Amino acid sequence: MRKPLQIKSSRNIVSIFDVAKEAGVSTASVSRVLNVPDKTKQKTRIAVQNAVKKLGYIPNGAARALSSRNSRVIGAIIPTIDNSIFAQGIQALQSYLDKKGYFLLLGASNYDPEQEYQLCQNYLVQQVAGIIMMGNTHLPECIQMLNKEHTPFVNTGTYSTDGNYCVGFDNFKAASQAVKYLVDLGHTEFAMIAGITKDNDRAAERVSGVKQELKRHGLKLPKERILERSYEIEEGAAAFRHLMHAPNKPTAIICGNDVLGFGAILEAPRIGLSIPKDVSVMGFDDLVLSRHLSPSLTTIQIPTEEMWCRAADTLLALLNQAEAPKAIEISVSLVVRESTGIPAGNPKT
Amino acid sequence: MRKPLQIKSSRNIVSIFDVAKEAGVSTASVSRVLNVPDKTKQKTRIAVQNAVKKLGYIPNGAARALSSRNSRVIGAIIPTIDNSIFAQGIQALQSYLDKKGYFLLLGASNYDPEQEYQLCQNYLVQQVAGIIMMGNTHLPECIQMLNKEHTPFVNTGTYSTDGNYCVGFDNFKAASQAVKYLVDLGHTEFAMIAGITKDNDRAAERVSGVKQELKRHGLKLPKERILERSYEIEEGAAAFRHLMHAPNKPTAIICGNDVLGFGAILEAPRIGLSIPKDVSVMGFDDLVLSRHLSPSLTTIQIPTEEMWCRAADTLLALLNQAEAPKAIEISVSLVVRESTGIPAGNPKT
DNA sequence: CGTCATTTTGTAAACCTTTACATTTTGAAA
DNA sequence: TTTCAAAATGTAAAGGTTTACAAAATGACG
Repeated sequence: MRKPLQIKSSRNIVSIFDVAKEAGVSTASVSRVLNVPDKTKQKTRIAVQNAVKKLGYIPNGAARALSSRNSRVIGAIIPTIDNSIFAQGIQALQSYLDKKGYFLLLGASNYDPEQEYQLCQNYLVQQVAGIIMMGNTHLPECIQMLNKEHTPFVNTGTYSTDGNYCVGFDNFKAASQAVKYLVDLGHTEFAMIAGITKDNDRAAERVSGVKQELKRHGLKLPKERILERSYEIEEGAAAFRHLMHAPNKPTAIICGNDVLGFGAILEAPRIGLSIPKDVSVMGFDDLVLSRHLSPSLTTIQIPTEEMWCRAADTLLALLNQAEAPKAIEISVSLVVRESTGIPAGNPKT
Repeated sequence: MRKPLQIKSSRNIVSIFDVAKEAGVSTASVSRVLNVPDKTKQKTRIAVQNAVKKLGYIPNGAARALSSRNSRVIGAIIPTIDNSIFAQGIQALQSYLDKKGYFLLLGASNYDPEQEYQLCQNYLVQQVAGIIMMGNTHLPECIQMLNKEHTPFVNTGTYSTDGNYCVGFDNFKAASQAVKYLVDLGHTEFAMIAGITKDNDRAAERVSGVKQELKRHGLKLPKERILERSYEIEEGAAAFRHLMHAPNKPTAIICGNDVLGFGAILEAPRIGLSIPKDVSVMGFDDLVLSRHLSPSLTTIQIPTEEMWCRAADTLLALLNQAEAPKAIEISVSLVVRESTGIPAGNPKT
């Protein structure tokens, strides 16, 4: 036996019974007015709506979730919230989910699959209806757990046809595209300020894409010209300095993302170099700042909002037992700006 | 009567009953092992833990929330996720809540109190344990609703002793501090690129603080020298251009936040001006980029992480019926960098 | 070994909805 | 008016926990 509510606290909660009594109908009718109004007569509907308003009734989502097995909550896991490209995505996602009547439970993995796994497990406890995650670097037991619980999930920011649902772009191809553009300009001496590739498929794919495309053109990316750095301006700046102080300098530097590119662009004048005259710099993401810096940053533009909304669509379709394509490719585009140009001393000049 | 679960879907959920049976104890004991392990004997504890692992039991948070009246979910409402200063805060908050065993439900109000109200109402349906909101511009009915439901909430980013719990800083004072610094440098011709003050107490306070402090020094901020702009680089740039093309130019421009300041700094060289030689520029927030730009941006530094974590502390204290100070003031500091200096032609030079 | 306070465990009600099924109402067609 | 299918409503059983209270086990002490 349990103490009655009134004794436990001063909360005097209005329940669906109170509304039913006030409106002179059954609780089932109240529920129907709230959830499937089309299946109720106008008279009932109005009586219930008035009672709801009069009593200030707020349904109990926990009871609702328990009974209906639908929490209307979506969990999202991104590496870190404090990275403009993810913040943009989450902004778009939240706004979209809100429109669809869903809620966003947000968490950061800090690029650690173990943390991601823990977060997933906790989300399952919280009965999330589905999960959206960045990338495709997940612990096998994480995927297994999700499947066991029949909780659908969608990978975003990545495109592959390996079995999990995903909405994203091909990082490999995008990186190749960047290289091709630079090679066509006449560059032969490349370097890369990459993201940390450990536990980050996107970063790794970008490196592979660059290497592969260079190879295709008979060019190489020597080990000492690939610097893996965390996505911070100072890291980009330091790496740029390092590369440009080496005995033979690259003429083109491809950055793992725009933030690293910002570091390079901001560092150049400090060490007496001019971009793109002395060296071309490419970014990846097309953050807002990219077009405002001087020189503005040539980069790969990603339709972030579209990507996250399509990911949400896929997830919502799965929740409604509807058809959803297993993999949706979002197309990215090269945005040429001022930070890249023809290499100095090139015959094409 | 209701169809049994097995028929409804293929989900074959492991419940606390299964764990109890497997471990040879009652459901009450399972619950205790999971929630208050100290109140159980080692033998029981181990038996239950083994059963949990063996069956892959995942508790049902909805049932838990319904029964215990504690969802362990905190709702946060910020104006927009896609603004570095808020993203930083949410990052800190989520990480902190995670450590404390809470979840973060995130939403954006887009600086609209009506949207904030809707979001709050939806959060109440979702049974959030408490809410953290930016600022103190809330619809009266929103506050009323929160109080009626006994759902505690904390304002952040703002400091006032008006009754609601808050953890933040005094925007008015901070803005005054900025002005004082510039006046001491010898500036007399001021302008402000402010944020939109409608429905934004922080932005409004910053404007008031600037005006007030100028007045104290016998200086004025004429209407045409206050430009209200949304927090975007291009808006800052356009406003800067406008101000510096006016017949009598200001020697110091105070920006409503760093983003507007970035606009000014990036625009200056494009219209042939040099900061701080031709004009001093101040920001507000101290975003990461501020120290990396050239010139680096003098600004008001806000301990974002601390602010959000203390806000969480306050909320968690309220949830645990513990004492919590009604208002906590977070101290901000002026960070002098390269974008401000002595005005040209000033005798102090 | 017996007593008794303290721990530990078990029983079963309560938490507040949704929803399957049964029942009633409605209204169109005959 | 009668008939009958369709629409609307009501009844009451889940849904999976927590927890108040009762009952049982433990162990310190005499």
